[in-house]
Amino acid sequence: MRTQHPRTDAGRLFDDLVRVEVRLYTAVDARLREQHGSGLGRFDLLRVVAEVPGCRVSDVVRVLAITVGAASKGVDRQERDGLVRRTVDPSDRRSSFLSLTPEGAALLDAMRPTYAAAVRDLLGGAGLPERDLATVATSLALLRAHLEGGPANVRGRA
Amino acid sequence: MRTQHPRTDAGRLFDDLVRVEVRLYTAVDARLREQHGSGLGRFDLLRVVAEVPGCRVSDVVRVLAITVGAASKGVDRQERDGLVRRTVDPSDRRSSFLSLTPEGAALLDAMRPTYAAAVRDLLGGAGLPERDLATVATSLALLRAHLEGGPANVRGRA
DNA sequence: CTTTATTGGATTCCATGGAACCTATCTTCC
DNA sequence: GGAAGATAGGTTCCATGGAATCCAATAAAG
Repeated sequence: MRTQHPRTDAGRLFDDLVRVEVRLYTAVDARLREQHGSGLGRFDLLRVVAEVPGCRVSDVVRVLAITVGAASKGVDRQERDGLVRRTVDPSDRRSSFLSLTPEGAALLDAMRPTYAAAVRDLLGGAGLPERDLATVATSLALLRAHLEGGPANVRGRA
Repeated sequence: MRTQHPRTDAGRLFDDLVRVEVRLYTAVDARLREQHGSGLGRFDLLRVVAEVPGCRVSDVVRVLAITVGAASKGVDRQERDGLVRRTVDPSDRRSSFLSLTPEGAALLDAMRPTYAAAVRDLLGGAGLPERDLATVATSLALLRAHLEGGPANVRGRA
């Protein structure tokens, strides 16, 4: 009944995952800042707001895997900078709908190709076979779905 | 001359990578805190000090992919808590050798199996085929090596 | 309908990492 | 040998996310 696989060193895989993520995140973030004056944090938040219909803070929490406090404060910052708008949800006055302002939408649209190119360049530079890259992609998607369905994983990094 | 592969959506892959990393990091960190009162940040730092011969701050920077300021402060905290010791490097008085105290070594040893089990449980729970997991592992290792060799990737998350 | 329990998210205090800056020390150049 | 340049890492200011707390609003129970 072994669903675990002693052959792949899970600890090593995880450590590599963390380091790769940090380095990629850093590099992509830097590219976005250079070209748009705004980094990945903002990009991710604007994207969630743009892509989730009827977006609320709890959606930001779920999609970005951060705490509600961080999400609320992140939205605060975008609102303060005129990129996001909060409008009260009439069916539940505890929450608001988040939407992009025209400025927010324009910035997001400008950032998208930069983001895509940065990620592509960084991943492409390693020379991974396409077949392996596809496996990594599907595996990560599966992992993400699995972890999002988990019970108590909605905490952030300490 | 296309070394890039338009078939795998690199942006999507990267987004999944970030979310998976955050959720895994959070869960492993929580497990370590529950059982040892110390989280992943400390574990990672103690591990680097234990495993890099003649470890200095710059080694922490390289291995963990953080800035020198963060590394220095991280070492400060472990030193303050009696887990790490700094001794001046006589051949270069600008730096010190980092070593674990007995308490630091004991804590690290206690945390290792918890870490391994936590990661294994989390990754195993997703039901990825072993073959895919192995591909992910080798790909991440390759990516990590490639990114560590890069020029300006030693920044942290903004 | 009223009371109790739960939920959504805002706020506060805190921890940690980044950028910029700084200083002691080492290396290179002339 | 001394001056200029480079390096190792410590410090300060700042940004951001987490945990805990809080409160308004909603849902559930009786």
